[in-house]
Amino acid sequence: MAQISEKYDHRSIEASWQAEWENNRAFATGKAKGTKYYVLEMFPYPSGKIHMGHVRNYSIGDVLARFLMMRGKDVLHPMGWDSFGLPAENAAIQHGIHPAKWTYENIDNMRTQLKRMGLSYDWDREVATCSPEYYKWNQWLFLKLFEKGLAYKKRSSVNWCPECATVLANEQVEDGECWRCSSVVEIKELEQWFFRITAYAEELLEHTYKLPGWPERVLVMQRNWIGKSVGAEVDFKVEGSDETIRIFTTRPDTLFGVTFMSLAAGHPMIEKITTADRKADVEKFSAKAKAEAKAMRMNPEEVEKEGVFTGAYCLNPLTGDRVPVYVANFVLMEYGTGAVMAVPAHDQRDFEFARKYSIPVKVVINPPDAALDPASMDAAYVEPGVMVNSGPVNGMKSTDAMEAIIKLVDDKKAGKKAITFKLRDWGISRQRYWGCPIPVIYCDKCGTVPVPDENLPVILPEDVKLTGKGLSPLASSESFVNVECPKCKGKARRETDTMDTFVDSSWYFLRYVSPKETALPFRKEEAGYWMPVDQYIGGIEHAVMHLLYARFFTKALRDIGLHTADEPFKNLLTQGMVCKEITKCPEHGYLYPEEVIDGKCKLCSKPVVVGAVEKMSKSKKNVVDPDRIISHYGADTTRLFSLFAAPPEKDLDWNEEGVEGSYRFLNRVWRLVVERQELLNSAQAFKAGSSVEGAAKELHATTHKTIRKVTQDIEERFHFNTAISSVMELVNAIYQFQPTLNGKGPQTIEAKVFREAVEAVVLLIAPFAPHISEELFSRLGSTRPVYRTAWPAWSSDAVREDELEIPVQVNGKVRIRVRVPAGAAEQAVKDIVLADEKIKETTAGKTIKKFVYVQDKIVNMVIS
RNA sequence: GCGAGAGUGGCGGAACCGGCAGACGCGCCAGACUUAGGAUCUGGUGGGCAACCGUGGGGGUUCAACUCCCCCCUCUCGCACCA
Repeated sequence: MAQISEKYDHRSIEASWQAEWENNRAFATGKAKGTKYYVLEMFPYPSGKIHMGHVRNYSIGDVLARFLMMRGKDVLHPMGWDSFGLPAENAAIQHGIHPAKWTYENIDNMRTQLKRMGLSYDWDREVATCSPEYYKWNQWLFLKLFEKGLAYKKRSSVNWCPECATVLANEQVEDGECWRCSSVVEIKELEQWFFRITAYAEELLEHTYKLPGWPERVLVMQRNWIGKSVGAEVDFKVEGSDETIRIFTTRPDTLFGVTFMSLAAGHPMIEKITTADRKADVEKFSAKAKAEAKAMRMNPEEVEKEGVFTGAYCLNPLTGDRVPVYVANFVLMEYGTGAVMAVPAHDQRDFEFARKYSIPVKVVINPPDAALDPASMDAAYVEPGVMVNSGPVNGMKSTDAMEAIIKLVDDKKAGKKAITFKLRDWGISRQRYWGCPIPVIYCDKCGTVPVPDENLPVILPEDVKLTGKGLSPLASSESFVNVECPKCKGKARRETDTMDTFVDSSWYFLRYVSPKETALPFRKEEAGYWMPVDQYIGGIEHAVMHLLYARFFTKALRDIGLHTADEPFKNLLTQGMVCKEITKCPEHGYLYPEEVIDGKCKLCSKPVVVGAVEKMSKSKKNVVDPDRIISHYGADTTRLFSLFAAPPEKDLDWNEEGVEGSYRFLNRVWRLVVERQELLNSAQAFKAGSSVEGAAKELHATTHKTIRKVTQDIEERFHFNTAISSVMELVNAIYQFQPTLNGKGPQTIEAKVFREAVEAVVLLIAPFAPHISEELFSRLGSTRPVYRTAWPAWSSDAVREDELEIPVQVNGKVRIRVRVPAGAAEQAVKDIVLADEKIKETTAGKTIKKFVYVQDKIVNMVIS
């Protein structure tokens, strides 16, 4: 009897191939001659451990990278660390570990984890944004933006916790309260740095229409965020004063219908124009509106629209009508000009407000076939129509009146066409330690002075005590703050704020093209070669901020002349979340998967309640630790399952039985090789054109069809789940074929076809399960590693079928199947079909009204 | 409210341009091998005794609809007093 064959030992196999890849710098960039392809996955924050989201993200990227390498592309596939950020600082405060130590230890640990996953990165290009070699260029780029007027300083507010005496990041504010001590958060005004992203609003918007490789929903989110509105700015003179109120409107066609004016609480004009008798009421209302602003934001429908009269009037520039000025709680200071011309007849909010305060309603647009009566209207008419009560534009279509009225106000120098964006400039100052210092010096004589290039980087001092109190931690380091002015050599102070970490991640994909460059952030010719990133892969949570900032940086750096790409990412894949069902013990609350044994709580043996499938999160304990899965099943199984369980862009429901299934599959593949290794090693290669019959012919065809399907699924659709399932089918077919091999020698056609099929399986699984692929390939006798082997090609001869089975429907229901020659003519098929006994029976005594034949596909007969 | 996406067996998911619904995997059932099986192999597995019925519901187009058109329901995500 055959000896017991060697077991699939993922541990030793994976360790040895990882060592081999590392020692040979297997995935170093620039070895291939093919066209370039830049595969990039969003780099992680080094929190300490990878999670399943990372596993999924990087598995997807690795399939692509390995596949393209085997197809001969010149692939750039780098990895790095988004390593500045708040958690490092929190660790320092809570556990007394220096952020740098904490961060670098985490990086070391996570790098080890990623290597254990067998990912094909060019580790020579690794970057960490917290390293001076990286952030030097962050500072350099900041200064370039400053030179160009794209970085500037202005007063702006921060969240301040009075209890902790510290600045809070937006994510540290929960419902207006401090995340740690629940004090009510206050707003503090500080001088802060901004990037003028609004200068690129138009281009950022326009190019969303030129990114066909991005998911539509991401583009829509970005368009919403940019929020372009086209309309007009119009100045209304304040009656009996030199002041004017400027409004923005998207409906200049309704200008003749203005019956009041609404100002945002906090509008600077309020103080100037409010009459003495109204002062008390206005102040009271403004205070209330400001306090309620937050609630307003959360659920606008539930807060009633209210306002208060200021006692002042302004004048409609076209009609001269007196228009009462109100302060209203639904007008936002941050949008437009903070002042709105109110046209109750044609705006629903204004309509409700007018009814509430008995303000007149003046109709200026009628529907095409009716006339509106202000007294009986119960809602605003917001559709286009025909102009009335509008002097010179009466009778015009309202859509045409837009331009006409803009011209009227323009002629009177009272307004002009205007475009407004919701997008605000990007505030990048952070009152934090663990970030990139802003390279600026303040001198009493010389003002704001950039740190000269030769003094970069401004090194983050190590001797800062982190207390979690006060404003910017760097301010406490005297050696850091006190500096000589680069211009006048007098005493000066350094900027003590650091940059938003989104700055770091806005150009890291450019640093990867020349990560060791010391004279520039990256070399222009290398950026020219590699950019744009051909495929970017990451989570949907970065749909707006990171992806918009990266687009902005790309454009700004292009205009500075550092490279020539318009957009950073040609194709974007947003992977779905990794989810798992929640398990809860009636006594012990949420349970980790390991704490559930046979459906019972590990602690008290009570039956566990299984809840909904939700995104993995620590707070609900429905998390699976990649380390545990990798140790138990191996990296190949872990990767395979995360790719097989769902297509990449959909949410993935993690379940351990499914992981077992993937493990079983790899074991089946393993046995395929080791159980017949002798035969496989001695079998000769299948020669194209050999004559092959019967079962061997079928397996040969299946092999080539599988190669075709896997190739197309990866390349055209990223449907890795169906690619894997078709390899499983091939494996099943090989198992079915194996009995045919009994008593067959290595020179038989059966052995050759068998070897061809097994070899195809081994190569086709390489992008998904690279370690076992390498191991089996070498056991098949190859001296060349898989990563240097060409992706298998399918033969059109093998795939061609000369006879096929097609279904025959009668009145739309499948009755029989017939074998017909490929490409057969209708009459020939009809003869075959009508000769069939069952068909004869079914059609007996009926007339065939129609005989539909779709070549090589189907027959449908209509009978009655 | 507006915009985008989705709804298919017990479960995850297939079905590309309108052409055999349920590939593949999990789970389940049966058998084989076994001291044993939670290993492995083989077979079966949408519902129904059947004719037939089945892709969220209702209509329609078509020889033929998960797929196209109209109406409706549900869910997920994004936006939301943006003037």
